Amino acid sequence: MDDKKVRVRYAPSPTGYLHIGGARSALFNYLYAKKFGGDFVFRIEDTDVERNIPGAEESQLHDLIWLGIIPDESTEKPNPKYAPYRQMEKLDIYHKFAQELVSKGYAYECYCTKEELEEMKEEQLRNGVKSFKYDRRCLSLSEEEKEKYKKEGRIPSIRLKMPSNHTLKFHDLVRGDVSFNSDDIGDFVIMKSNGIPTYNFAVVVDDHLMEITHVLRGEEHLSNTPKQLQIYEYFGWEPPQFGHMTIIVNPNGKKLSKRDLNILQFMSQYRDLGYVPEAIFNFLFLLGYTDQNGQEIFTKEEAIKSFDPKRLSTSPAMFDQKKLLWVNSTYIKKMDNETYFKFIEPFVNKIEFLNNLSKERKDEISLMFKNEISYGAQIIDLLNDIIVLKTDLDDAEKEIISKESASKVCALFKEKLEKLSETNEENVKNIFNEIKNETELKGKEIYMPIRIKLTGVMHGIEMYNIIDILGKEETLKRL
RNA sequence: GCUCCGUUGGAGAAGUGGCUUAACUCACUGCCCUCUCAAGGCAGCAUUCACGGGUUCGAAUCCCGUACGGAGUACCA
Repeated sequence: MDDKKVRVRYAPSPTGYLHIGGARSALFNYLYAKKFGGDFVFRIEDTDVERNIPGAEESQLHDLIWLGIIPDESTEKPNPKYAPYRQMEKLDIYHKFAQELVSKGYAYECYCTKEELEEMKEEQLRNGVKSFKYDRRCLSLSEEEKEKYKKEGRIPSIRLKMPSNHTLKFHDLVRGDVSFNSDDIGDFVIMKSNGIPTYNFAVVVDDHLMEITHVLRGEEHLSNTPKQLQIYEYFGWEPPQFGHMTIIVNPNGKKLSKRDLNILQFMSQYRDLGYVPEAIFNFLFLLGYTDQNGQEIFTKEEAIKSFDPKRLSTSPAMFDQKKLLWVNSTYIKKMDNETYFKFIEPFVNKIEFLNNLSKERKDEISLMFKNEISYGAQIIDLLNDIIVLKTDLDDAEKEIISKESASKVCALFKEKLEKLSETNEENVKNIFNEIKNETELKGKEIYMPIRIKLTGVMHGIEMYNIIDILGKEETLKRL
């Protein structure tokens, strides 16, 4: 077993786009594979045909690749030995295995209708039982009864027959020994009446056939594990090693829900806002994992090197958007200028005011904001704060420009600026120094009125940069 | 309800019986720099590890209870 090549997987259902939870789960599996020289497989669990949405599979895969989590095998890069990589393409295989369990007496046909099941559930509820367990009424159906049901048009599902008082235990990669009793688990459906396997059955078959050795998944799957273990046992297959990571919670301590609009969930949203894939990779890594030495900024290689599944947290991690912002901004600051220009270009291009400028000029302006922004799209707001003059001043702002010294400063500045041939950093700084000497006013009394005249706000980037962006003509107009 | 998992500061956490007067990072606060914002630099921020018992010379660390939080409890994945 030890010499078996490590194979891990990320197996989303194509019911939505790649979101934080999925990406993190993929990330840790990827790290595991790379840490131990194994392969990372991308496979699709599309058995819930009602909820599948077109395009989800592709975007899941491509967002993953964007993040740098690159599968060794995938729906687009299948290894013939393990294909197909979509569950709906291997229905016959599940069918065959399910029949095998039936013939061995480990599973049985269930002819109950949805309504009957519903009724059963309600009755159990009335009797104070809140966790529904199938009452096994179809367990020992005679052939005649089955025929009768079939004539009624009923199509059976297949349920796994759970043994009684059987301990299902496993060693969890992150939580240690965990055990369940089979009595607490009802006979669950493995093949739906529409001929499609349920998740718990399909994963087992897939993981076995694909020779998956380790499964790192969310805590929400912890209670699925004994069910799957029982299937492995019936088949006589060796189960992979499981590891259950904590869920990610929102600031209210609740599981991050896809409907939680307060938090951006999808990778595509982050991409659109100008988050750096390496930064998200890094941030995701921090979500429930701490490095031995407390390191927090990692390249992919460093993350692989640091990764140790035993150090995965056992208590839920809150999704901290401020920390993401911080991580992202450190990645932006770290970029060399060429990389930064390429990164920021699409956002700068959205600003009409700059449309006619040369690439070099746009780069120059972009650079003024490199230390200022936490994500790409932020530059749009910051630039607009300068370009679009705010006219509805608040009291504090009004007070500053209404001072006698203010109008004096503005007039003086205007006069000096007009004479300037070039409004570069040095020249503009000189003007300010001259005004300082001539008027003996404090820096604040000089800069603030001009700042407010030029932008309408009391904060922002360096004055000479503002003037540089606006240009001499526009600057004079605003004074 | 039942099953399973968890509980160290606002957040992520380090910590695996004495070196912990609890590391580090984000956030926050203050100071420096500075016209301002940001960046950067410096400093502050848990006398205490949910609570109650126990084991021990010694416990955040081991054991037992209680409380609280979470996940699951589907012919969803």
